[in-house]
Amino acid sequence: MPKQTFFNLPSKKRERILQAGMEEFSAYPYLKSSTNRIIENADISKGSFYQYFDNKKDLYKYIIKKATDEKIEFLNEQLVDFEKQSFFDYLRELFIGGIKFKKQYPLLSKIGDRLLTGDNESLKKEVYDESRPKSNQFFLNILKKAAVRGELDPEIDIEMTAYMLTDFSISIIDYYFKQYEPENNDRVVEELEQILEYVDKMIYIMKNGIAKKC
Amino acid sequence: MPKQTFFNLPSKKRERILQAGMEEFSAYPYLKSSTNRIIENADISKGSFYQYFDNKKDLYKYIIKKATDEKIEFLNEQLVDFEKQSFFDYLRELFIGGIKFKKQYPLLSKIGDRLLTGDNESLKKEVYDESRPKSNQFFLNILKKAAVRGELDPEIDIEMTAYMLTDFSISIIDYYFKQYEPENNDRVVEELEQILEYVDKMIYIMKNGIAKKC
Amino acid sequence: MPKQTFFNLPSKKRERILQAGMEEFSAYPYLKSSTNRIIENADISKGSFYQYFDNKKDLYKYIIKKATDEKIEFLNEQLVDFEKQSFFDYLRELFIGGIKFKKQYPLLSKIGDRLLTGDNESLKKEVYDESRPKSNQFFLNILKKAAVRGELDPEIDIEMTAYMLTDFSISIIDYYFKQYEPENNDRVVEELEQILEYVDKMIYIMKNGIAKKC
Amino acid sequence: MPKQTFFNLPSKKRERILQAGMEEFSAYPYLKSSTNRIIENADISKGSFYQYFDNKKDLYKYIIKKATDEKIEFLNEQLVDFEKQSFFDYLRELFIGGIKFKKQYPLLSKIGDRLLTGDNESLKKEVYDESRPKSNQFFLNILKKAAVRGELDPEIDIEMTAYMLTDFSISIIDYYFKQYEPENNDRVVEELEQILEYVDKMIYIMKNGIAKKC
DNA sequence: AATGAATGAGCTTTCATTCAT
DNA sequence: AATGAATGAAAGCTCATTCAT
Repeated sequence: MPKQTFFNLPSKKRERILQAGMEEFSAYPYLKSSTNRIIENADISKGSFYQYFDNKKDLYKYIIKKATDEKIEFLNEQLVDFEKQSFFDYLRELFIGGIKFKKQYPLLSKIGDRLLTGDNESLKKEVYDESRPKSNQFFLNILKKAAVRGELDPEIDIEMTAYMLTDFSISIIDYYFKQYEPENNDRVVEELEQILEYVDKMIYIMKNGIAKKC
Repeated sequence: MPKQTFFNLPSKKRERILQAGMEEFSAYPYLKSSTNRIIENADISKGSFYQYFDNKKDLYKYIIKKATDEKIEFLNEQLVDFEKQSFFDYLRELFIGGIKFKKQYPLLSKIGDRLLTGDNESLKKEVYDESRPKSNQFFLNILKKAAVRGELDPEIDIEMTAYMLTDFSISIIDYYFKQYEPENNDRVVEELEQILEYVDKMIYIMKNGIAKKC
Repeated sequence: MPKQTFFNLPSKKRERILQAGMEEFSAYPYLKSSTNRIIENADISKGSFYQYFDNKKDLYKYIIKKATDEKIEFLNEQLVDFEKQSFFDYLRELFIGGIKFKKQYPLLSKIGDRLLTGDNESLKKEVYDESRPKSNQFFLNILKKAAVRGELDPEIDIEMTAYMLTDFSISIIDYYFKQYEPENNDRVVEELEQILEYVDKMIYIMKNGIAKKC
Repeated sequence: MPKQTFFNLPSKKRERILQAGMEEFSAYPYLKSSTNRIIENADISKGSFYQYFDNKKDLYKYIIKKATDEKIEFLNEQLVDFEKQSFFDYLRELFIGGIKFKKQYPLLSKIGDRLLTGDNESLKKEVYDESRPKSNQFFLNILKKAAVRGELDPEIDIEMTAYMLTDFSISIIDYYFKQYEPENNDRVVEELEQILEYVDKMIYIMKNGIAKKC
């Protein structure tokens, strides 16, 4: 966690530093990210940086945390209450929300992706093991509720499904951007339609599997 | 690709170098891996290294390629011909083979994992985009064949399913090792049983989805 | 010397600062000691520190001085008047007192030891040359008195002897702690006996030298 | 220990580096010594330094070792065989040798002094605990031989005496330089005479103690 | 009197790569 | 083909002290 000194800073400066950090961590993998560049872009002195943060990792973890919180907040705003709709409708909204978030906050998303697919294993453990379980737990929760409501096949292993969904929720969004937005896509009109169509295909698979129904 | 000089080397020396490389790349993330350590462990001179390889990445990519090939070969040995069984039985064997491979070649697997979860995006693109499509293509192929055989729900998007399966085939193996082998597991007897049970749960989900059947 | 502001401080705060300083200087060599840690432990602000002291050295020298004074006071309390006993008995008590002081005030002793064996030569000169002469002068004084009383061999060079005794009085105490108290010694009973025996051996050598008597 | 690369260097360059190191370590306490200055004065690149040595300490320890060896060699050249003279004559020569060495190799001496009176405790332990026992053992050896020859008072504790002599041999040389050579002394003529006179006073005390003979 | 943010030169060490031999 | 010394930019981080408030 940043030191108190950081939070005492005028918010403008604080934002400048966070911005510089976010740019750095989204542009470079953690191991190649440079405090030097960060302080340069934030226009603060080396000494100051270490007055605010214990070290590079301190800032990094803080930004990761902010990104996560931001995403959760974003999703919460988008999502209709779980109780008020079917499990698969909720899942649908969740994926749509994920895609929208990545569209709206590409920087934050990039940092998050770097982490989730991050190469620094020990660091990943440190940060990610705090966040993967969170995501996992989230899916576990709604799966359990859905099971109670009788929406799920009683045969399936719920824990395993939660794990699958966690991975899924990342890779499926990746796939969307690879498939449908390889270049900067300016056709805003068809966009939502496209997302919906895509997500629905996905949900269909989750729901029914891929085997032929007899 | 390594230079011709590398392939002219006596095979013993060549193996020594590859072994040193594999140990390094499985022990450290690419960005932290050190050519110094590699040449030290391989007992060659610095100059020689650059006479065999363009640079660190050259060796890295070569080792990744070898690991991939090794895995494919391993799977081919294990797998019954696709034509001789149902798609889902084949998939089942594939996952079992994946788990067995990771058990048998932990070093190679570790390198592969590092790559797939690798933080160096540009490198990842360079290497992985050569290998992901391979894996993707593989699933696409068998999915198409399965579709022709009428084993798949005609509603599903086959491309998307191939993508999902690719991701799946990695994360699902991870989950196995997290869930069932947190510590060194000495109970060899029940092992195969365990793998089978696990894989079957997984296949069930892929096949039928998670929604309640009516 | 600390500034007047320091002496104007409520004694509680003053003590807190001195305590923090003593802990720091006994825990770290001067060059590694940190004003940051000191102000943190003393719970004062950075600015305040420099309102009380010119710089780190200022506090350091002041603490050294206090330690020295404390030791002198301690010894004075322990020592029977020089006039009332023989020189060698006095010396004996002095050494015993030295051992006891180190036992009782390990913190202060440690600072003193760091100084005497201190690596920062210019600092040492600055501080120690104020205190070594003091110690030296002390021995010179009693040696002179002893000479007058006819207790000393008239052949010896009294200045040199004073110098020797100064060094001696430190190293001999070190040796005691190395030899007799390598670990935490709980045998309190035999302790005094042990000290006495040890000191007596030492005094014997000072008195008679090491050559065989004819 | 320096790496092989260092010993492969042309002796001229090797000497340049050692010289730069010696100058640095004699001019600054270890903690304040700077590899930057060393490489600058040695006119080598930063990278090269770390090709030759593991780190700063590596060079430091090597120089200390060289200084010690040099001193031992110097003394061996000066000293008449212990068997061929009395213990006290031998001691006399030893002290004279010590003074001469310091005169001839002031740089090496300074480094040695810094160490023996060195402030970096852990470093001191590492280096000094290899060398103090050496010196201690040396005195212990000759004391034991002298005891066998009947030159010593059987009352004295030989171990303690060895410890005392070790300290002594340092502080007594210090005293000489403080007392007799406060400034650069050019009067070479009287010099030897002076040393002899000084050492003899010292030996007298060691031999006979300071108490009045009855 | 008290504060604490700001400073920036300095530190040691790492590294992949080059190139003369 | 083989060598291994040389490179130097860049890294993360520490620190005592200053000074505006």
